[in-house]
Amino acid sequence: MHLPIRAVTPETESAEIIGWVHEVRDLGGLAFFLIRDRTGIIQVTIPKKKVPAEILDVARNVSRESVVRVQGTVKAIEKAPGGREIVPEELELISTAESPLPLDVAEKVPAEMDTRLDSRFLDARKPRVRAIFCIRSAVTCAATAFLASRGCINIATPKIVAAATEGGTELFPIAYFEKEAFMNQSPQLYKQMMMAAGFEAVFELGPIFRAEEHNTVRHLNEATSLDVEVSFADHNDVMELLEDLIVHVYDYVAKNCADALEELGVELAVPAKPFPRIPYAEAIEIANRTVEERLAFGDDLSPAAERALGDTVGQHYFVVDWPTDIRPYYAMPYPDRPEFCKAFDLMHPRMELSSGAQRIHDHDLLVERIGAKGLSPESFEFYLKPFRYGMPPHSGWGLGIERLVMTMLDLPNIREAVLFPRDRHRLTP
RNA sequence: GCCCAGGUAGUGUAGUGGCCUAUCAUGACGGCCUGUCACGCCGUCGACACGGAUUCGAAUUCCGUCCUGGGCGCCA
Repeated sequence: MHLPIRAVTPETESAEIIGWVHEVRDLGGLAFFLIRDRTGIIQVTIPKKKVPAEILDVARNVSRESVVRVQGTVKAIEKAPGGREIVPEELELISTAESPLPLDVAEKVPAEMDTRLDSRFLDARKPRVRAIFCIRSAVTCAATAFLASRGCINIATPKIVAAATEGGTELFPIAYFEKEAFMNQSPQLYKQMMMAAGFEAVFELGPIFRAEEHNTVRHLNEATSLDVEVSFADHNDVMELLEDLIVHVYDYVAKNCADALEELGVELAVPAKPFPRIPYAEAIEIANRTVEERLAFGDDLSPAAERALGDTVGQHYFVVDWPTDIRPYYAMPYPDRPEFCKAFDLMHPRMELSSGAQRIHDHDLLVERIGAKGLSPESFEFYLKPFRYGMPPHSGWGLGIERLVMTMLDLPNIREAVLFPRDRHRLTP
């Protein structure tokens, strides 16, 4: 049985390892192979005059990034990486890598994002890249475990839908037998329907699809959303749940991903609760102090405004009390000032991470709001029906996982946080 | 979609009309080397996105096409 490379210590007597050939250095009578698996790198030293001819034969023909199995004696060598090396008794070439490689896994020479994504499987062999996805895994595991611990039921809703969820955003049309269908832009309507189902608290981690032709470092056409909906909760309750979740996830990653964080050179600061709540009107004012292109009341926050606010606040914060007109039809207006609604955005200093709201649970008000947005209530009948049979008050939010990982690790491009990004121009691999 | 910047060996780059059958690094191949750790040294190999135009002469200027990056817009 082979050992993970990390498990081979200077005290190990003999070991079998399997991994990729990271680098070869041939000094003539002595050759060094660096072998890498997901746990680390170990040096295999071949004193050419002392090892069997079969090993030399194999060693001569091994290319970088081939998969090899090495069985040998472990020697404590202070100069070797990890303080130990293996002198092989057996060397087996398991799978050959063609040469030249499409990119340099050892990162002596950098590669552009486009080149990297074309050969993502190779790119992901880089310890730095793998570290991002180990952390992303920890983020989603910690977040879903946290929500389960708070009594949320993990649901799965359709990604193929008959009609536009909410109007507005562009959808990807697909052929569904003889009907037209769409890829779902959000589980919004379905998670709300589960409030009518009496589930009381639900979450879903899944893909969302948006056909917008954006071309930026913070947008994807297929993204991952963590959606939450809670009955008998108002917007303040779910904001608290959201900030608890963010703090928990940061704390979990800080405690459980030390190696990956070190690999990325990230010193993770766990944000402090409570996050500031900044009313929309105040946010506009703060942004207008520094942003050249003045925002008017009723404008959405521009990227420049988000950065200006982020610089001012310097940590995670909520923008609350949005004008009802620029939020979706299902956001609950304040009864005493209906031009504002109980909607919020969770912001990282760099960008928006999440948006949410208390939802309208009154059927007639909802129909009115759908109409006011220029949409036809008839096409939302499957969604409106539950509101006629006992819909509890409820609130929720959707959190972009890629943006969470991107901001947590200070990644320059959201594509770094997705294995196989779908953007305006990329559909493969 | 708009604006800006780009496309040169497998990868990352230099190169603003002739000195470029193109620089450097990495890589691959061959040679020397028994402690490298971005090993070193010598040699070899490998590229101007595509089409058109201007010019005695184009990697370099112009036009078109395709592709890429970034900003903006769009994004409940």
